[in-house]
Amino acid sequence: MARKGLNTNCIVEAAAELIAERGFDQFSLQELADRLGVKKASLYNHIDSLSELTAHIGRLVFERMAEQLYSGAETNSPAEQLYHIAMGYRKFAKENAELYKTIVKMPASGSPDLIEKGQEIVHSLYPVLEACGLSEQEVIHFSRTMRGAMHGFITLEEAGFFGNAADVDESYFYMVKSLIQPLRDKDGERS
Amino acid sequence: MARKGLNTNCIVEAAAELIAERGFDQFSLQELADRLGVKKASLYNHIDSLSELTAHIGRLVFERMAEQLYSGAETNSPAEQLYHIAMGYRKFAKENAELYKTIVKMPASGSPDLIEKGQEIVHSLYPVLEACGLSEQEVIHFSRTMRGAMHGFITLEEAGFFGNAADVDESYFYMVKSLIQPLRDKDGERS
DNA sequence: TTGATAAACTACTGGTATTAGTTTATAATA
DNA sequence: TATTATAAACTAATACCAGTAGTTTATCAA
Repeated sequence: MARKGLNTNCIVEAAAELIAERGFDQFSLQELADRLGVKKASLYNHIDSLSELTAHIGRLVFERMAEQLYSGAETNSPAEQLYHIAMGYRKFAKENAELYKTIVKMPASGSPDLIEKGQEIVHSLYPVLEACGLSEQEVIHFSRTMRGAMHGFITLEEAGFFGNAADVDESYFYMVKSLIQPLRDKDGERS
Repeated sequence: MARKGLNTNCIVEAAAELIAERGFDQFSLQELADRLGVKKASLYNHIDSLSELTAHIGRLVFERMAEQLYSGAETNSPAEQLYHIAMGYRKFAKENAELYKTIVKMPASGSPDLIEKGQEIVHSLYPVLEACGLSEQEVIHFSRTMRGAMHGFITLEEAGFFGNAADVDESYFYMVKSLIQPLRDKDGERS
């Protein structure tokens, strides 16, 4: 009955580790408690519910993704930065497929906290997009377009909805190019 | 113990109805059996498992969506047809939000049957896209792009990941326009 | 009428999240 | 240092869940 020094943070991180190892669908509080050397009920001293824990994990996933996404050079052109982010987004989602499902299969709608983290990922692009000559509204439209496209493509790919008729990497490249090209053009207009 | 005349079809349809009414997350075989006036175990005479049933429902959703999508006039230009489909896709997903989740939250990867139905929705556009001057590979890339974009946008919207900073309808319109415009241009080149 | 089969049933297993009430270790206070 | 309050662990239970084994019954075909 010695104290294990648990807290919300280390529970969330252990849960993320467990999901990454064993898969999202296999995850349970029982397994999590076992791994932490604690009884299942004890987790409730630190978390409110499974869905709250899931939201915490989702936020962690977004944080890690943002970290990886913006690690590269910031010195490129706006279009290059967008390209870099789009490629990094898919790379992260594929390398952390089970963790990414946390966002996809989230019960009900996400917590405000989670939503904010999710927006951060593309919100930091706002100044870049404005620099491309997009209006305030267009920046938001483009941001939503790109997030939706990336997320949807990855989700459908992961679920097996794309056949083998063409290389999926190429399709993603085609999509990203399609989305970014108009920005290059617009940027060109101004200069 | 009188026979209720159940079969796979009417179970799937009752399940879809239940999901539409009460929500995907509230659905259970117990509730489904109650509604059908039957014991839970009896369902297993007609279905193999919950996940198989979910796949059946997913297929039904795709069928209904395809029905609604292609009900309009076929006499428009290719770009107009694409626009019509994109708008219908989101309309259906919003009007049947809980049912649409069946596709999103599907356990593991979907069944081959389901995947085929999903592909049908956009595959019928192939000749249209080819008529726009797209190569065989480009047709597939564009199809994947559009499906991904539509699906992702709707999913993020439904999950509350888009704030109130701009009108969501306008953002969707922006996205669809962005994707279709290059096809108009390409079509124009040929003529 | 008999026999086979399909569809219902009962009763159960092992799993899940969650809660209530209890004990104990730590930290703060007198 | 002794006391007390609190946080963190515990035990034990509840109410669900999907799925299974074995049994009975209704229907159809021979």
